[in-house]
Amino acid sequence: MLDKTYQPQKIEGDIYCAWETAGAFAAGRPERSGAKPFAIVIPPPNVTGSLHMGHALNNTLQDILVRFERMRGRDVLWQPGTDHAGIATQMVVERQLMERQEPNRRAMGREAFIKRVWQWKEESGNTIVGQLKRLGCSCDWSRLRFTMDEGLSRAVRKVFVELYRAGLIYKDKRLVNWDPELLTAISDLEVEQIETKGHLWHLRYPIEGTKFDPNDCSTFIVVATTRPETMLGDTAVAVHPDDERYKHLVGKNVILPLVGRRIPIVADEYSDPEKGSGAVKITPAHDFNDFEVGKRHGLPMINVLSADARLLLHPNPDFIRGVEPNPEIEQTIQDLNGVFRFAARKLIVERLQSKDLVEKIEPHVHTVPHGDRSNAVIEPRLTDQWYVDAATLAKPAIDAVKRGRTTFVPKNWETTYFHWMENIQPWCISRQLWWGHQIPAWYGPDGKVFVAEDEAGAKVLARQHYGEDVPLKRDEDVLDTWFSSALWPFSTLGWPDRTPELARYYPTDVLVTGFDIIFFWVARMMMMGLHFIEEVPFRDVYIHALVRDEKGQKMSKSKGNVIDPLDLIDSYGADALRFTLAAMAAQGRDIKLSASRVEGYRNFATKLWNAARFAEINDCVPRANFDPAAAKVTLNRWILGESERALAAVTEAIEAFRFNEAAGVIYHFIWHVYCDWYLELIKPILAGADTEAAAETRATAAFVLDEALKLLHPFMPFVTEELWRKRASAEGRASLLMLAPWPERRGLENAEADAEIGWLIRLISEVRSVRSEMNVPAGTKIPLIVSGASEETGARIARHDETIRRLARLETLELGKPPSGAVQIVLDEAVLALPLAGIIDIEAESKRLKREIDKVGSEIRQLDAKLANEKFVSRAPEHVVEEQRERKTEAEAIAAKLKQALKRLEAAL
RNA sequence: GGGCGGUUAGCUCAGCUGGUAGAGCACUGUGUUCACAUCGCAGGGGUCACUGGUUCGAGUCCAGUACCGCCCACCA
Repeated sequence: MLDKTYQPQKIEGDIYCAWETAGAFAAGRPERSGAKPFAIVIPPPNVTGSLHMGHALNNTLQDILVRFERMRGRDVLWQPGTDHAGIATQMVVERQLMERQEPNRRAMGREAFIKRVWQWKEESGNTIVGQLKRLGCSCDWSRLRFTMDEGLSRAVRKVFVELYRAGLIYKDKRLVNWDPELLTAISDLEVEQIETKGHLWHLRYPIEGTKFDPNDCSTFIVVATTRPETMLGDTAVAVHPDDERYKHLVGKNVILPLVGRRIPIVADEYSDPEKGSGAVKITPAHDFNDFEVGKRHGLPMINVLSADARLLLHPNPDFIRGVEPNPEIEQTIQDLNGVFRFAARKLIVERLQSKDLVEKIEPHVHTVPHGDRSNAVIEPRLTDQWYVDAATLAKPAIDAVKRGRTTFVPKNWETTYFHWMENIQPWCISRQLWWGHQIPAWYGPDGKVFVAEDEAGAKVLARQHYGEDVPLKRDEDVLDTWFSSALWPFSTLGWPDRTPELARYYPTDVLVTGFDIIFFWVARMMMMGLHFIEEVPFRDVYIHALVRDEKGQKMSKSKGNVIDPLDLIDSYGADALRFTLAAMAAQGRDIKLSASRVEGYRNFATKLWNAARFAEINDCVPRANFDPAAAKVTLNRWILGESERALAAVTEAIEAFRFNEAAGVIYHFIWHVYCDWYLELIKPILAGADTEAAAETRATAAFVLDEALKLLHPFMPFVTEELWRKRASAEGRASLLMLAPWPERRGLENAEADAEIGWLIRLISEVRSVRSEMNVPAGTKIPLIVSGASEETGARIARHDETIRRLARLETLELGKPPSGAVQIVLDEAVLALPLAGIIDIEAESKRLKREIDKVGSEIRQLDAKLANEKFVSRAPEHVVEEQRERKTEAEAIAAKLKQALKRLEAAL
C-alpha cells in the first residue's frame, strides 16, 4: 500500500542503489551489443568542487537525454569523470595550508606539496560524484576517469610531443598575461576585463638639447598614461606619422625623466592623434601594443617589474627567469627598488610633480585586466612560455562546423564560435604551478630543449644531439588544465590505445555544456579531436544558459546568493529540482531559479503519486495481455489517444533539445488530462454495473499510467521508478523502469472519441461555471434539462448520464423543454437549462446573457469584417478562410440560441 | 568599437515554421466521506517596450529607437 504522500528522502537512496546493483548504467550491456551506441562525455567537474546549480542543470539535461535514449534501446555510454583543475585546486590546498599554519608550498617542496594535493583529492575528490548520484545521474561509474590518471596523462604527453614535432607547439619569449599573486602566466581567456575608475597622467618628457622649461612647450613633449610607474621602462615616444604637431620632433630624442635615459621619438601608426596628447610613451616590456611597436622599431625591452609586481631596478638573484635587469637607473630612484607597483606609482608621480613634469591629472575610466582566479591586476610580462599554434588547429575546427559535421543548438552560438576561432591567438599553455601535467620537455646544459614522452626518450634525443650523455633537467612548468580537458572525448575512451570503446563511442553524440566554456573547452576539443582522431568529437553541442538567482544575478559565493542544489534536493527531492531545471531550460535564456517553482513541481510528484494510489485502490493493475487497440469504451479510446499525443510531443521535444516543452507536455498530460479529467470521468464506470467496461477501464487506467511513468522517467527518475516497482502486478515486473522500452506509437488517436469526450468536458465545465457564478452551494444538487439536442447529443447524454450527473452535481438529467426562469447555457446546437427558481437572481441572469450576446456579437462583427475583406478571401489560404466561415456560422447559431434564452427568461419576469 | 540576447499577467517565464495570447507562483470566491488541502472547482488580471514597414492578417518577419544584460576587442 502506498503512503499518502510521496516522501523522496525515504526512497531516493534505495532506488539509486537498485539501479547500480542491476548494472543499469553500464555501457555495452551484452543485450545491446547490436544496438546503436549513444555517447555523452560529462563536462568534468573540478575534483575539489561541490555541486552547484550550474552542475545540477548541466547534468539533469544530460541525464534526461541519456535515460531517454537508453529507453529507446540505444547502447548508452555516459562517460563520467573529474578534472584536476590546476590553479583552482592548488589554491584550495595552499589556502588550507595557510589556515592550518603549516609550511607553505615553497617551504614544503614540490614533491611533498603534490603528494598533499593528491591526498586532498582522494579525501574530497569524490564528494562531487556522490552529489551527482543524489541528483540521479546515470553515468557509467565503472568508467570514472580523472584528468591526471595515468592513462589520461599518457594521452597528454603524447599530444604534447606530437604537436611539438609537428611544429604546432613551440616555446616563445613574448608578453604574457602574468598573475603577480599566483606567480604564473595565464591565457587570454583567464583574464577578465574590469571597468575601473583611474586617472590619466599627462607627463612632460624633456626634449634632448633643450633646457626644460615648464612654461615653454617647445622644450618637452607631453605623453598621457594610466600607468605612470611603467615609465621607468620606456624606450621610445611614438607619434603618428601624419600628425603635424609632432612631425618636426620625429627622429629627435627625449630624456626620460627620473631615469635619464635618452629615448627616441618615433613615428608609428599605432599612435592615435585623437587620444591623450597624441604622443604616447612606449614601454615594450609592459604593454601588448607597445611590445608590437617596440618590435617594429627595434626598441630595447626593459623590464622594471619583478614577478610579484615590485619595481625591479637592479639585478635581482631571485627574480623569475626570463626577466632582464635594468642597468640604467639613476641614483635618485634606487630607493624605489622593491616597492610594490601601486605604491611605486604614487611615489613616482610625486617625484615627477616635484620637478614640474606632470602637466595634469584627469579622472579616467578604463578597463583593467584581472586574473579570473586570483582577482589580481594582471601584468603583461616578458617571459618564456610554451604556446600552441591555435590558428592552424582552428582551421579544420571552423570547417567542421561550417559543413555541419558538428551543430550547435541553439544555432546562433556558431556565430560566437566562428568569431573567436577566426581571430584566435596563440594559446599559452605553460603555467608556473606544481599541480598538473608537468611539461614533457628536458633541457641540456646549454639550454637546448628535448621534447619526449619520458626522460628516457629525451636522453636518446640528447645523446643524438651532443654525441654523449649529458645531465638533463626537466621543465618545471605544468600545462594549462584545459589542455588535458581538450582531449577528454578521446582520452577517456582509452586513446592513444585503439580501444574498442574508442571505435564504438567516438564521435560522441552530443555535448551538453554552458556557453561560458565554449572557448575554454568546446573549441579546444574540436581542435584536438579533429587533429588526433580526424573526426569531430561530437555531432551536436547543446548550449544551455546560466542559472541565476531569483533576481537574475549570477550566483557567487562572494554575493552570498548561492542556492545549494543539495538543500533543494533535501527539501523537495531530486525529481522536483530536476523537473524545475528542465521546465525552465528554454533555449537561449538564463534561468532564474526560485524555490516556489521547485515546490510546485514537488507537488506534481505528489499528484502523480496519488494518481498511482487511486489506481492501487481501484485495482487498476497492469495486465500483460492488454491490447490498447482493442479498447471499446469511448473514454478509454480517448485517453489512449491523448496519451499517444503526449508521447509524440515529448519525443519530438527531447529530440530537438526542447526540454521545457517536453516537461510542459508531460506535466499537462498527467495533471490536467489524466488526473483532472480521466480519473474523475472513470469513477462512475469503475463503480458501475457494466463489469466488462469496468475491467477494460481498469486495464486502460493502468496502462496509461505506466505509459506516463515512462514519459516522465527521464525527468523524474526516482518517483517514477518507485511507482513502477510498487505497481507491479502479482507476476511482478521483469525489469526496472529505466531499462523499460520507450512507448511505441500505435495510431490510437481517435477523432470520434476526442469529439465526444471534448463535448463531455465542455458540458461539465459550463455547468460548473454557471453554478459557481450563481453561487449555487457546492453540495446542492440541481436538475438539468437539455433542449434542442441532436440525436447524437441525446445518445451521448445517455451514455454519460451517470458521469455528467456526478461531475456536474446534478439531481436529474433529462431532455425536455426549457422551463421558464432557468439559467440557460448554449452548448453547440443544444440549450442546457438549470431551473434555479428561488436561487437565481433573474435580473443578474438576464445581464449575464446580455453580456454573452454582446461577446458573441462582437466576434461576429469581427469575422464579418474579415470575410467582407475581398483581399482576405482571395489571398488567405482556403482552409483559413473556411475556418473563419465556420466560426461565423457557429457564432451566429449561438447568438440566436442566446437570444431565445433571453426571451424565455424575460417571459418569466 | 564588433557581436549576441532580452523587454509578454503582480512575480518568474513559455509561445517552434505569422491565423482570435499560455504556464507556475501569487491573488479572489468556494469546498461536495468515496486518490490527492503538497488538493479540487470557479474566477480576476495582458494596448505582447516604442516607432515605422512587409502582409488579407504581426507577440511572431524586416528596419530603426529606448532601456537592460552578456561576450569579444581596445582604451594614451
